[in-house]
Formats: sequence, structure tokens, C-alpha cells
Amino acid sequence: MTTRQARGDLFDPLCPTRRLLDRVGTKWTSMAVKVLAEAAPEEVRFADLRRRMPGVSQKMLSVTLQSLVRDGLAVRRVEPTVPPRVHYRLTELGLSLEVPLAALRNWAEEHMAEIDRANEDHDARAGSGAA
Amino acid sequence: MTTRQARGDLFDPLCPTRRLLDRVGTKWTSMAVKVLAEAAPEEVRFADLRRRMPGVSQKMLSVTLQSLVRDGLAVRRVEPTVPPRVHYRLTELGLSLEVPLAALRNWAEEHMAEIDRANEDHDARAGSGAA
DNA sequence: CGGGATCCTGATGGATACTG
DNA sequence: CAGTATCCATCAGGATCCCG
Repeated sequence: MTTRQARGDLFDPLCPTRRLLDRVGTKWTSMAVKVLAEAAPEEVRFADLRRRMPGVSQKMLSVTLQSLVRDGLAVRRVEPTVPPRVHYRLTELGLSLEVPLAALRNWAEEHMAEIDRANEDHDARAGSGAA
Repeated sequence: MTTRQARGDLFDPLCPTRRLLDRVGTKWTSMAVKVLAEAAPEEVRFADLRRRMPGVSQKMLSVTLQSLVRDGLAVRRVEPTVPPRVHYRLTELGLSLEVPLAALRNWAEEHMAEIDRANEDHDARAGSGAA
């Protein structure tokens, strides 16, 4: 997301945290994990996911889910019906990620307002020093 | 980071989680919080931070710290000496964020290897279906 | 229905040079 | 020492159209 390096730089065993954030920080990933976690252990169909993730485009949902699958956080199951139905669910690994992710969500819900206030306060003092 | 919207779209009270991730997901933010948290309650000087964050440029460190300050997660103290010395430390809010962030870090350290393996497995089956 | 391919945009963040 | 300003490469991600 933010960490791909420019060249074939020598060392880059990027700390696991950054590598995780590069995945989780992706626009729709955390929401997808949340929705899938809420439904677990049930599967969720592509169209349902779309409905539960307001604003997501087909493409981005598709891309997001592919990443989750590639990372072993979710599994994909296709029903070979005529218009195919595709179902997703979190793996054990995905469910385990939900835990710290939920903690972060809780923090966000509890404290983002404070951050917003801090922003306002900060911006108010736009360039002043005294008066 | 990933969520600024294109137009003045009507509604966008983006869920707090996304707004938080847009901050925390920034390349150097989580590392800066970590380093500051490790030093807490001591302050850390700009140059020290740089040293403890391998690879960060002055500009990016500066930008990152400004965001933390603007968000009320850190405070800046300037010693008006001739070459000025600037010190940073986390606020209460910043320290409270460290908690879920640390949880995420722990998860990353414990499980990123599994994600890596999942990636390899996945890429191995490049396009196969049976065989 | 689910998803692939393309095209295009803006934000991210690196390099570099200058200043108080 | 710490910070700012400029320039520039890259990439996430949205829109759109086509496919099985």
C-alpha cells in the first residue's frame, strides 16, 4: 500500500507489522474481514458482501477478496451453477486476525472523536504564536 | 492514504476504523508510535527517532510526526537553543493507541510467516485446476 | 453472477537542495 | 539540528466495458 520499494533495494525484510498494515490498510480489507467475521462460520456470497460494504465496486471487492484468499485469510467456494455463485468465509487465520482488528476498531470508535477535536484545535491555531 | 474521496461526494462519514487506518497505515506512523511508546514517558529527539527508524528520511519523519501532533497523539517540545532541539513524546491518547497497535504487531510477528506460506502455496498453483 | 482487462486519476512518499 | 519546498516515480483504486 505504501511500502513497495522503488528499486531492487538490498535489504527490505520489512518488519512484519508494516507488511501486515500494507494488507490491512488497504481500503476495503478491514471491512471485508469484519463482514466475513460477523457472518462466520457461515459463508457469504459475493453479492451479499457487496451489499454489506456500501460503496465498494465489483472490481475492488473482487481484488480485496483475492488478496484475502491469497493470504490464506479467506477461502473461496464456487457453486458451478449456471450463473455461478461464489461464497467466501474466513479461515482460522482470518478469524484470528479479527481479534486484534476488532481491538483497533474499538479504539477507533472510542477515540476518533478525540482525534477530530485535536485536529480542530490544531488547525484553529493555524499559524498563531501569540496574538 | 487510500480513502480520500474523488469528488465532494455527498456522504462520507467514513467509519472510524477506516479513518484510523488511513493514519496508522501510513508508512512510518506505526513505527514512530512504537519507538515513542518504548521510550515513554521519556521524550525522544528528532535525530534519535531518525536513528531508531532505519530508512526514514527527514522529510517523511517530519511529516509523520506532524500528523501525530495534529492528531493529538504526540506532543512536540522545542528547546530554543542555537541549533534547536526538538523533542517528541506520546500523549495519553497516543499511549492508549499503542495498546491495540501492539496487539496487531504481536499478531503480525506470530502469523506473517503463515501468510507468506499461503502466498507461496497460492502462487504455486498459478493457474492449475486439476492435474 | 462474478470477475477480468484497460484506462486514468490523485495521493504517497522518495530524493534533493535550501534555511533559520 | 530540524524543517520546508520542489520535483518526480509509483501505485492504489475508481470507472467502464467485456466475458463465461
